[in-house]
Amino acid sequence: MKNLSKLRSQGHRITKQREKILEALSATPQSVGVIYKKLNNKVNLVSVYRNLELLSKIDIIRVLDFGDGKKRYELIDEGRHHHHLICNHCGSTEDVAINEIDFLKNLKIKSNFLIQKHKLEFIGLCQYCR
Amino acid sequence: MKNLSKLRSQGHRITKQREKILEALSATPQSVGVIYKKLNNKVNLVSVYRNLELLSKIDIIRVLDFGDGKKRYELIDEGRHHHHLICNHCGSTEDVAINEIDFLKNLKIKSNFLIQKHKLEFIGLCQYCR
DNA sequence: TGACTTATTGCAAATAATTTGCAATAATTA
DNA sequence: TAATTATTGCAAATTATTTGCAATAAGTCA
Repeated sequence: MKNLSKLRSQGHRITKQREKILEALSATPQSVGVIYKKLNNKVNLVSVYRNLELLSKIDIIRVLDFGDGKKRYELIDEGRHHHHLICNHCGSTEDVAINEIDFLKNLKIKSNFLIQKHKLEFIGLCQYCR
Repeated sequence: MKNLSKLRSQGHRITKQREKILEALSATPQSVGVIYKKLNNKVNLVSVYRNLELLSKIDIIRVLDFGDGKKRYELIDEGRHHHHLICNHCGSTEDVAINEIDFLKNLKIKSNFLIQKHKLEFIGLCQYCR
């Protein structure tokens, strides 16, 4: 419900399609294809694309890019920033919690670059595929 | 020349197209479009794609994905593993050297996941755009 | 060197993911 | 409830990338 009211408060309408899309989303990254399939023709593919774009723009979901040509989307779990362990074999993902502060401190970046966000993805084999 | 002999030693032919593509590449990540344009119609776009694929397969170049829908390629500078600072505004990239060992040690990963490679990208504003 | 074998090229066309134009529809507001 | 306009769904376009196939050229060997 939190997400619906966030939509509302930002001036967007609450439609059946948006409710369904939000139900289909989870804290695990999913491709548009997977999300669309879950919706079982209840929502048009174009609307899925448009709404994922909107939802990520207002920070209800996060966009991930594992480098295989399709984006993935996951619900933002407030305050719990994590990264992913992506299995090269079965494609499953697992979260890694990171101490953000230590992490960045460890980088010792001396550049004038302003970091707005960063992406950290590990590619390899999960416990079942190795 | 090092790269040409690597091609040769792995059983691949040295063609004019491959020489030109290698000349167009640099240690800075470039998209296929940029590389192709540099070649000034001397090499067909399809050949550019096929050769970038080959070159990355035999570890002469590295594939980067900044999440904007197109891959980027850069020459692998032996032994110098680095990550990128990608400007959200002008698209320029800057390298960050990282102490790999400390970095991974800092993560304290207790999972059974076998890390084969990882991606770390910072998105933000470079010193000129901020 | 010249003929031979086969990897490589370039063209045309196919795919796959994502985006856009537009008229019909439905969520909010008054 | 009617009016307004954001949102939807369809068709078609776009963008990045891939594939099939015949022509070409790189490397090999007599």
